[in-house]
This record gives sequence, C-alpha cells and structure tokens, in this order.
Amino acid sequence: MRVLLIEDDTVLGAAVQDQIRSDGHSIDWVTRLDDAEEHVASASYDLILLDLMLPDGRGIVFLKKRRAAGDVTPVIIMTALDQLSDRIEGLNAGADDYLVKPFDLTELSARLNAVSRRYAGNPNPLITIGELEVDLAARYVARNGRPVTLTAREWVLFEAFVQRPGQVLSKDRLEERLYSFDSEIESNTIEVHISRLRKKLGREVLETQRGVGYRLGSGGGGGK
Amino acid sequence: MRVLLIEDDTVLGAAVQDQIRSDGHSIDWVTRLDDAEEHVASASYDLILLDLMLPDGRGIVFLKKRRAAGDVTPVIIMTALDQLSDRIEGLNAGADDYLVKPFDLTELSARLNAVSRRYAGNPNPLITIGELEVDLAARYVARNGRPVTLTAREWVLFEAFVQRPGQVLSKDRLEERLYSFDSEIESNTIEVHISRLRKKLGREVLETQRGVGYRLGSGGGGGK
DNA sequence: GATTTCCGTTAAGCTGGCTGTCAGCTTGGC
DNA sequence: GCCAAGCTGACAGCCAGCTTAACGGAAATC
Repeated sequence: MRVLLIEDDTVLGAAVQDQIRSDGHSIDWVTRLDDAEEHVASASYDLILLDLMLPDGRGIVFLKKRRAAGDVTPVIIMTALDQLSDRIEGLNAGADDYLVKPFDLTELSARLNAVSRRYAGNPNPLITIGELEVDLAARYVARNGRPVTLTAREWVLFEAFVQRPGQVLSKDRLEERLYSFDSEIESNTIEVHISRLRKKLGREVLETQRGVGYRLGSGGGGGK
Repeated sequence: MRVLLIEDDTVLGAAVQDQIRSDGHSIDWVTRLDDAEEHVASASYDLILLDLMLPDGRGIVFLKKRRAAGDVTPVIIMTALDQLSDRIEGLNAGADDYLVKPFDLTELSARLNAVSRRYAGNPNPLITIGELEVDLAARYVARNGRPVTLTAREWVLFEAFVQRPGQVLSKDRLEERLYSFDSEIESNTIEVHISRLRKKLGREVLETQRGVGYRLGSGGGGGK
C-alpha cells in the first residue's frame, strides 16, 4: 500500500513513517500542503494521513479540495483530542476516519489494516438508473454512456437520491444535507440545484412530489 | 437506514435512539448480546452500534462471531476513553469505526452520515394490502407492482388508514387530520378525496361504512 | 495582483396542477 | 318509491415549484 503522510511535527512524523514502513507499506512524507498538492498530482496513493494544523493552511481545505476534484482516496485525519469540531468537520468533508493525538502506533496499524481491507474488497459497483450509470465511490455519473460533470453541491444532492432509491426526500432534509447543522436558508436554492440536475441528467430523473419533496424517477426505485 | 443499537446504559441508549430517529433512520435497541443475536438473525441492518461492555459478555465476541459468519454489516464500537486496547482489538476484529464515550451527539450523526454515504441504504419493510404495496417511510405506494403517485392530501388520508388497519375512521376525524384545528369545512371535500384515492388505488381499497365513515378494505386488517 | 472563469445563491415572473366547491347522479335503506 | 347519504365529473383560483438572469465571491490562471 502507498501512503502519503502530511504532518509538520517531525517527531510524530518520523514515528509514523517508521511504523508504516515496518508494516510493509511505502510512504511519502511531506510537511506542507503545497508539497502535498504536488505529490497527489504526480503520484497515486492508497491512503492519505492528514494533519489538520499545518504551517501553510488547514488540512480541511486540502481535503475539501481533493474531494471536490473527485478524488476518493481514503483519508485519515489526525487531530488533537480537544478539536472535536475539527473532527466533525473533517468527517463531513469526506474523511474516512480520524486518529486522536497522541495515538498509539499499534492503533495506527489497526486503522491502516481496516482501511486497506475495506477498499481492497470493494471494487466500485455501478448503479444503473434509467439511462444513467453511477459510481458512488468514484463520484462518477454517465448519461447514455457519456460522462456528466456535476459540481460539488449537485453531487451531494444527487448522491442523496441514489442512496435512497424510491424514497421521497423533503427539501428540508436536502437542505440539512447541504448545510449540515447551521443556518436556515430562506430561498429556493434547492429548487435551483434540482433544476440544474435535471438539465444535466434528464428531466425524468427527479420526480417532484408536490408539497412533499423529490425522489428518483423511473428506473430508480424499480426494485420495489 | 436501519440501525441496531446494542447498549445497556439506558440513559446513553435513549439519547442515541432519539438522535438517530431525528436523523430520519429507524433503530432497534437491545441491551443484551443474546437479544442482539436474535435481531441480526431475523432482520437485516445497515449499521450496528456496539457497546463493548455488556451484562452478558463482551461485545468483541459478538463482533468476531458476526465477521466469522461472513456478515459485513458496518459496525461502530463505543468504548470508554481509557480502553485503548479494546479499540485496537475492536478494529482488528473487523469494526469499521469507533466512538469514544462520552461522545457528542453531533459526532454520532457525522459518523452515521459517513457510514450511510459509504453503504447505500436499504429499503424499508413493505406493507401489503390486497394488490397494494406500501412503504410508509418512503411515501411509496404501488398497485400490482406499478408505482402510484399520490398528492399531498391524498397521501395524508391514505396514511391514516394504513396506520390503523381495520379501524373505521369518521369523516370528522379525517377532516381534523387534514386541516388540524382551524376551519370548518362545509362541503364534501373528504368524499371527493376518497373518490380520487379509489380511482388511483382501486375501488375495493376503501370501504364505506354508511353513516359512520371509511375503513381499509379486504386484506387490510382482516386478521385483527 | 489583476483578470477571468466557475459556482452557488438570490430574486422575479411564470406555469401547471392541486385542491375546494358545487351540481347532478347513484346507491342503499326503509 | 322516496329520502338521505355518498359518489364523481367539471371548474376555477391559487400557490408550490420551475426557470431564467444577474450578482458576488472564490478559485484559477496569467
């Protein structure tokens, strides 16, 4: 397994590097986010270990950027014990796991094994919905075999429907998903995004349940 | 998403149950491992929340048994802060994640979302009424396997009957359900909606009890 | 640092269909 | 056959939702 470690603490970094090597994996270690950007651009990794406090920015930003770019490499974030909100933010931003500093090196190994096990046995399943093909893990949609590019918000919405085929999702529920916990939104943002999704994916993909919400259209809930 | 919670602490258990419900998932809560065994044998879950210290044994044993049996349902274990060795053992035994007690409920939600994102949710139980299939949670009805679209009002009415199979509901009662407290309706609105429902769902679905009200027809609640 | 492109949000006008009402008809009880 | 209760087709008003256009901020490129 190929691991990228992003950590500016040299003591911790060296320890992690040693542990991972002795577990039989290869590892690249960088201490800055811009270094990290370069590495992910030029090489492919099976796992990224990400510290959230770095000299040139917050790790969360890096993570969000990767996810927005469609990168699904598993990311484990490393945070201090008291940074609860960071952990939550990290998970919502697409992290797969976190480690609380200071952590035991055997725990790191266990996590590593869990991740490699999870993704080894999971070739991405393709979901077919009418004329659409979806790969949730890879953030990929194609319409009639032709790939469609969705923006971040569009994907979050679309994913919600694909994960719950046949189920009606209310606008409130979708809003919550887009904006996590905060903020009441008093506009038709959801409607606009739905409209754009329909434009890209086909008019029939999302059915309106007036006064209730939306759901995946024909073919989507066919299982029922 | 369907969750099985295995936790003997009633305070924590109740809190978790509430949180998960308010996130829109369904949850079964047991306090003992043998109860848990029964549940996983008779139902399928999308996620198991597992306390490691239980009155009739260690949760680890349960987890190992499930994995040995080939069950890949995601499991999140819940441990006290100082039980580091338990966490490691848990991860190595096949747990997907862990939560450190005491944990924030928002963190629980974030974890839940991460899991449900990873594993697409599974549909809810279907209720069969004659030639109809109903999924209350998904607001879904099909007649002879063909999905039927109900409007908001129609659904509210229909739901009332499905929730009380065999029971006769008076027009007053139904009116109350549609319009809460306000407004006297001086027309035959209910009758009209009933008529529309019958047109969509079949004539026999709703029986008229002249002078009394309506009730679900054959197959609905005949048993009880 | 300037410029350009992209994306999410907001606002406004429009539309389709839901919903309540009524009138005329049917059904069931006596 | 008569009456009351219930059924249903038609219709119009209105509102939820759709769409388009424009704005502002962020990121990317130079």
